[in-house]
Amino acid sequence: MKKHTDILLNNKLRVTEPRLVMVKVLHSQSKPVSAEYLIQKTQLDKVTVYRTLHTFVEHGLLREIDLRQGKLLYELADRPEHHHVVCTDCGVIEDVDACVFESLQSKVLRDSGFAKVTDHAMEFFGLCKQCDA
Amino acid sequence: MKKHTDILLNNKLRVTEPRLVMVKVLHSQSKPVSAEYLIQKTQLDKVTVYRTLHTFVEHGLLREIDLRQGKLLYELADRPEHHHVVCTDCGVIEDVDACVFESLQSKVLRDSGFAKVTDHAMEFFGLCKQCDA
DNA sequence: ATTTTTTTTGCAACTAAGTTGCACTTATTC
DNA sequence: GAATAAGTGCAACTTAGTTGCAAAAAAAAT
Ligand SMILES: [Zn+2]
Ligand SMILES: [Zn+2]
Ligand SMILES: [Zn+2]
Ligand SMILES: [Zn+2]
Repeated sequence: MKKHTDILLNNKLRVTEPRLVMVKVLHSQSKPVSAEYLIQKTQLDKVTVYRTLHTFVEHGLLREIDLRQGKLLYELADRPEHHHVVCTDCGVIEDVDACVFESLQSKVLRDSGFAKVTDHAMEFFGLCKQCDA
Repeated sequence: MKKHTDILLNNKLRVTEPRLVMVKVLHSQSKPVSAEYLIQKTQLDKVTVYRTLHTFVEHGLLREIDLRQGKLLYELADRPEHHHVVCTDCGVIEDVDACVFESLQSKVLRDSGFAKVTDHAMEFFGLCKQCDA
């Protein structure tokens, strides 16, 4: 399929068989996936999968997501940024198209169809004055 | 010191030497600390530290914090809930007394004295309709 | 089209954070 | 001061991810 080749070329990445396989699997997902899942699904070596994920993130092709599951998840960056709501019981993940600066809880529930929000993470990352100099 | 003993008793926990040592070290901290730090500081076995941390979290004595550093941090739960701002360069952590439902970025900067906020995490955890039944 | 250069791949071995099994010790209860 | 229940520590394990290095594959040069 030409499409997957083009995605790599557009991102100034070499076209290799493992990368095409990765792009293909990533494109078939509607939810963020783990490295472990990709290793199993692509049958590639885990080192290749981890390195390819990093490369894709660096090139802005993928977003890396930490949902406190002890491992990182990845989703294609071709959709607008959003948050996630995670069921602490079954682990199901839903997207929430909410900007950080609006008030949110009812919107989270509306968007996700969840029954209740029992917890959230909101942490900020930046530069202290020392490091910004 | 009677104080540390009482903290354990108030939380319906058995009073043991390792727990007293842990409480003492935790009380001397003004910032969240890692299990690794506590192991080194208390000279207790790492299994004891990890298990004691879990016990303390379960009893509401400690809060567990994930600041995307590949390990969890812990702080005493006797202060009001708040968020954190983390320098992505040097790792310094500041508390931010902000409620989720206000608008925030300038407040984050004011509270923390950081130069800029370049990223944040906002993820929600709860129960989907399936699991709430 | 063949050679050269550069990048990517995959195996094996390693690391860091945290967990599990089990015998031993220490606290609380009687 | 037993008996009972809970906590501790060692060793061995697990899970997610990384590093070194030689072989393979892409792109560039000839
Ligand atoms: Zn659920
Ligand atoms: Zn998403
Ligand atoms: Zn800094
Ligand atoms: Zn704090």
